[in-house]
Amino acid sequence: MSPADRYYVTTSIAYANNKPGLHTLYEVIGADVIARWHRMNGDETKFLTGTDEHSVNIAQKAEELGIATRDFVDGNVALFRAAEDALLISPDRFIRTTDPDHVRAAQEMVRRAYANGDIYVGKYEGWYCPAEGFKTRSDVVETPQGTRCPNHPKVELEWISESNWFFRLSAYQERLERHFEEHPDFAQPDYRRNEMLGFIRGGLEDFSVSRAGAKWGIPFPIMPDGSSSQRPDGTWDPAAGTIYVWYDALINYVTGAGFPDDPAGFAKWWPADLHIIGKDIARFHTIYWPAMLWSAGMEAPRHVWIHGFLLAQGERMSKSLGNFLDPIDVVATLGADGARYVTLREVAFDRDTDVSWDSFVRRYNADLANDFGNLLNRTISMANRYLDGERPSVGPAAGLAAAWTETLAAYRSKIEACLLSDALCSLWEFVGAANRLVEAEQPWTLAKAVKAGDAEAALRLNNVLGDLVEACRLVSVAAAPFIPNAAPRALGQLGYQYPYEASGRGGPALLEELRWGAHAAESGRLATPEPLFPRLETEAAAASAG
RNA sequence: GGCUGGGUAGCUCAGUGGCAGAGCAAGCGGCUCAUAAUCGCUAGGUCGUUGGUUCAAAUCCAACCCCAGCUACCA
Repeated sequence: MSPADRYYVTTSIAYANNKPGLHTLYEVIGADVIARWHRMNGDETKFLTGTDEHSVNIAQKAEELGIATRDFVDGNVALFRAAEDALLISPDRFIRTTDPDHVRAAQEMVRRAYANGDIYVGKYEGWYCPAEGFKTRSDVVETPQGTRCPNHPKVELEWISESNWFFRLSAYQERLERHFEEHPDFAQPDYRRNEMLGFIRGGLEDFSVSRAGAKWGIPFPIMPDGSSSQRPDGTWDPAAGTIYVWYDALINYVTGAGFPDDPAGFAKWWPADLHIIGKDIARFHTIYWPAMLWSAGMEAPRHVWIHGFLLAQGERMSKSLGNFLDPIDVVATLGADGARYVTLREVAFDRDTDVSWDSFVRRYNADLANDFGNLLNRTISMANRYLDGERPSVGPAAGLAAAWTETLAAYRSKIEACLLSDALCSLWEFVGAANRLVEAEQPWTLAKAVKAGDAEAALRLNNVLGDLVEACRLVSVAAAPFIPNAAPRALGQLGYQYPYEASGRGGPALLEELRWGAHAAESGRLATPEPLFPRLETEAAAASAG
């Protein structure tokens, strides 16, 4: 990829019915790392995340609380934004499905599908639980009393039949199958791709794109006779109903690219390079969404990455189960950098992973406090003590330079393959190599020899410490997408200017900066070492977790 | 039920025919620059079960047990 490339990465938009858990923001942290990686590489980058705010359930919950729906979602969005700020998330736009340009985008996408003959009025039928709403086939259970909703077994379900608009997904079966075959990396990881391909091959049914009864939603722009549902005064005829979820939520990705208000921007930013989503919505993103885009004359996104879930003792974390981690608590204990690092290091990006406070604290202590934090600290201390604070020059390689070349290649390829945990694992192997170099060379022994007048030892001491400083610089810059606050502080302690803006923009091309000895010619002075990642006492961390 | 993955050390996982591995956690030792850190060593596994193929099986085959995912309209 050339430095002039543009890169557009998105997350799914979160349902704004509550405050966010770490399991919800997990993919946002991952996407943020990828966005920062591209910004630092010099790609013109757009990172989109946001909230999904329409639905009968949200309107109902606001009503229960006795507040206006808009106020209810505004309050929840503020909680999302606060949690994302705490985690140093750096979206280029935080999109809300209630944003006016998004409303226009969704309506225009519906019009395009209609113009293309892909939506038609049909009959939506399904079970309806008066206590909860529409239930899917797999949501209901057969009991001796009849079909019931498992949450409300005493309530009799109603078989609802309402007239709704449908999207002709069935018309896209062949094209979807071909797309999956011709672009094996469209949906990843592979096992998810195979699941989706299997689903396509099993035959595709049309899906409904409107709801007749719902009021809290984007007005459906077309009347059943094909005329516009917009009235002369600009308001929308409620008889047309509202746009149902997928023609609302998924559209955010094109809205974020500039559709429909900014055709030039849209031409530049679409198709998206990467949608990062959870496995629960894989089908909608890899099957419905490409078909919807094709219907509108647009391209499918280039890649969809499907991640797994965070588990607590084998069970999916969720707000309803109450077994989730509050990102604010995690940041309070581990710091923003620690929370980001630990979450993405502990959780494999391609599958479900069990997490706990204990595993988070162990990982923080092992990797950040002991391995990397202490490497920085001991390196800076020794250079201060033995070289009087003068930053040693990068000398003839003591073996770390070759190791770095391998590390960087592995790190880079894993980040670009969305294997973020594996990427950190590779980088930290290099941290281990640097710590082993300290033991092998014993700078304190060299320093004694220097005091005794050994000139050869002086050179060697300088070279060893020079390599260690360089190793610390490289790891700090390479890890910056994961630890955006700590990286500049580490560089500062090493006596270097951090050349990037807070968002990761504005500096030299990252791969140039990550060349061994890129700043060998510059002199500088080391600062007083100060632990970047203070070690946590396990008991104290457990106590603060409540 | 069908299809697809998986079950390997206390924990998380790598290993797809050739002497059972890594990281973390545990124990012991070294070192002293450092955040009780770091480096080294040790211990710990009938590789889900049973049978088969093979000179040789964690790996291939069969059966079985267990777990997870997908099997269409939730945001």
